[in-house]
Amino acid sequence: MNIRDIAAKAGYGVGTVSRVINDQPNVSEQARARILTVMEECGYEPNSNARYLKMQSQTPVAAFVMGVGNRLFGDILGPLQTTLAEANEDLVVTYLDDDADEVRAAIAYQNARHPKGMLFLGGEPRYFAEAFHEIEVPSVLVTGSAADLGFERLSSVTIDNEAAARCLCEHLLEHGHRRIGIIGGSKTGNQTSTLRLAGAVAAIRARGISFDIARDYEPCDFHEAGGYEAAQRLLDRNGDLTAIFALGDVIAFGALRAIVDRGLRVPRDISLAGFDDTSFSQYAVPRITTIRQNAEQLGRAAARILLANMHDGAPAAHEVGPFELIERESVRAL
Amino acid sequence: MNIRDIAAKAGYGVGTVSRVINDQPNVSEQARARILTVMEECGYEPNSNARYLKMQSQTPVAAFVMGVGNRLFGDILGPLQTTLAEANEDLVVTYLDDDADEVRAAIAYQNARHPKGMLFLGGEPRYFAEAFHEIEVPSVLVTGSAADLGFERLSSVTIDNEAAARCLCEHLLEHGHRRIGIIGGSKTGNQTSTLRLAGAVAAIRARGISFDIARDYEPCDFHEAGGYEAAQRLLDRNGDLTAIFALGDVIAFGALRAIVDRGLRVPRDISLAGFDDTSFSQYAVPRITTIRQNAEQLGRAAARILLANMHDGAPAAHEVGPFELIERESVRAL
DNA sequence: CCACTATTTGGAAACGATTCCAAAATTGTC
DNA sequence: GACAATTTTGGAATCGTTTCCAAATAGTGG
Repeated sequence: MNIRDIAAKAGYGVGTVSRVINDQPNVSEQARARILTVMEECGYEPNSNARYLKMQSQTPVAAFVMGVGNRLFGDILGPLQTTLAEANEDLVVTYLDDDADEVRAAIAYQNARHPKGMLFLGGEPRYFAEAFHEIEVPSVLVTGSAADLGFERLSSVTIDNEAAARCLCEHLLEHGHRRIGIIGGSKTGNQTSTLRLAGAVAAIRARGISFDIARDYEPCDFHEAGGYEAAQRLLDRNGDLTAIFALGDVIAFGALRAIVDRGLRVPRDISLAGFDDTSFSQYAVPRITTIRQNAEQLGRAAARILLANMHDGAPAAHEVGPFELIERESVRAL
Repeated sequence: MNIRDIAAKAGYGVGTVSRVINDQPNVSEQARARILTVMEECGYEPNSNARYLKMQSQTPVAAFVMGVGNRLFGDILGPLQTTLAEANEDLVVTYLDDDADEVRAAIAYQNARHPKGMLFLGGEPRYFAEAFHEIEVPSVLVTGSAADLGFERLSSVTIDNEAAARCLCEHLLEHGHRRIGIIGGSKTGNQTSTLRLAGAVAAIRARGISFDIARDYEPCDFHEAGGYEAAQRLLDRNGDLTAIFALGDVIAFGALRAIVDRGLRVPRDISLAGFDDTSFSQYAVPRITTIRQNAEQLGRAAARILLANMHDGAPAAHEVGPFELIERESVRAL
């Protein structure tokens, strides 16, 4: 069942049918109606391979999501996909571990199919920096800043992680905390976490309080186990901490468990804060103070920027969305 | 840069180049080496649209994941993708809400691209039952049973949810619980949850204990908020429950919060059990007793079955994997 | 060295769409 | 009613592969 069959059945030429399929002008109402009817009757779907072949290869927009565990990405993807769909653009999502080799392979694979655009959610920009050189289509880094990466076709959508972390730390400081520990951000370094750490440290030092990275900070991977172990190590080193700031809710969740396992209570013995406002922080016992990113806004902004890049040839843009401090029960005033 | 350019540059015909690309026999070592060199030099990648068009359209295997929040699926997808990759099959994943319309649209979209095979993770089989009629490629339902659905090309990989729920309930009963409440399974019914519910109820009634669905069971959506509300309603109705069995860890997590909000403690005042052994249950305070599915085994089995269906034309298979009761702190003996 | 088979090669046809240009039909004007 | 301008239509050429068949080449045994 191809376009020629439809044309024959409808009593028109393939050109006319093609024009109907693509909503192009110069087709009589009569022809359009008749052809649509026949297409409907036959359950005809244009062959996308033939189509993309002729149209100089245009597979849909490809999205890469690094870190399946992070629920924030699910919340971003929904509105993103919706916005894209409104512009009739399809989205193919690939979920990956944030591992250099895996990321490279996945990008190479999708790149070979010449998508119209690409989206990167999470993940360490360094891992795919070299892959970017091979990408010739507009791309958006979501949840990471690309402004200083210097790739011409790479836009970005993110919040000001540094400011958000500063804001959260100031909240801790205002509640009287002076000995604050920080956990999160992989040992190999990670852009987002690095920014959050910088913001937090800046806020603390701005009050004239000393913060010794080697002593008061503990890196860890982005999952519960990482947070658990990091909190253990940090508390082993520092018996006098009154608050721990985890650079992600998932990490905070692991840390919470570690704190409890030491026989301490949150927030009575120690205060705890996270980042991202996932369901973890909302439902944990106690509920965890955190920073909320507007996932819907981020998702829509990413789609909007990508569409502008793709259709109108707009230059790369770098959008910085708002954040919000969510005060819950896990932080107490001293 | 197309196959003809390569052929010309290498001094061979397009047929020979095509044979090299597809690792086919009847090519001299000399020709193969020369052509590979030229391809390498030019950074040539065969156009996949042209390729799939000619090969009667064969896009990669398509996977649909219903329920982004469920971390179990992430754990299944990893080994699944690995096994597929070993057979040189690529995987395109689509994440969806478990909503009838959305699921239908996504399946239709992927189906039009004629994938080699399809995978369904989670989701309510009823939602895509009608879509199945249009699917002409082998498919595997992961985490759901298709044995009784009667689709010829639909295999399935799952655990015996009924037996697992029975096992967990027996565990509760052995610990002296007699008034057990159950939450989970959407109001509109859901295959997996229905089986779990059936197993649980059977175990309870087998002991001669009455279980009144209308009183002792409360349906809810598969997320924390659902578990929270369901637990509230259930406890409002039944002040005498000594244990709650949530048909999913996520639900258990919400329920835990609800219990605490009523001023009760787990497991002192009430015991709690979940299902799936996600990180929630592992790190929650208290740690939650649950059923573990072997995600790696399920993922690999799904890939193996699909590959057999695709390559060897094997008939649909229905594999039932093992489960394991994980005893933690949330259940106490009365 | 020939006849015959097996291997290697070249290239036309096909896959199913889009795109263009020319032809046909319609509309408008005087 | 004739002619120009415009809209609508048909269909060949094209995109970059694979697949087939025929042709060329290499290999073998007598």
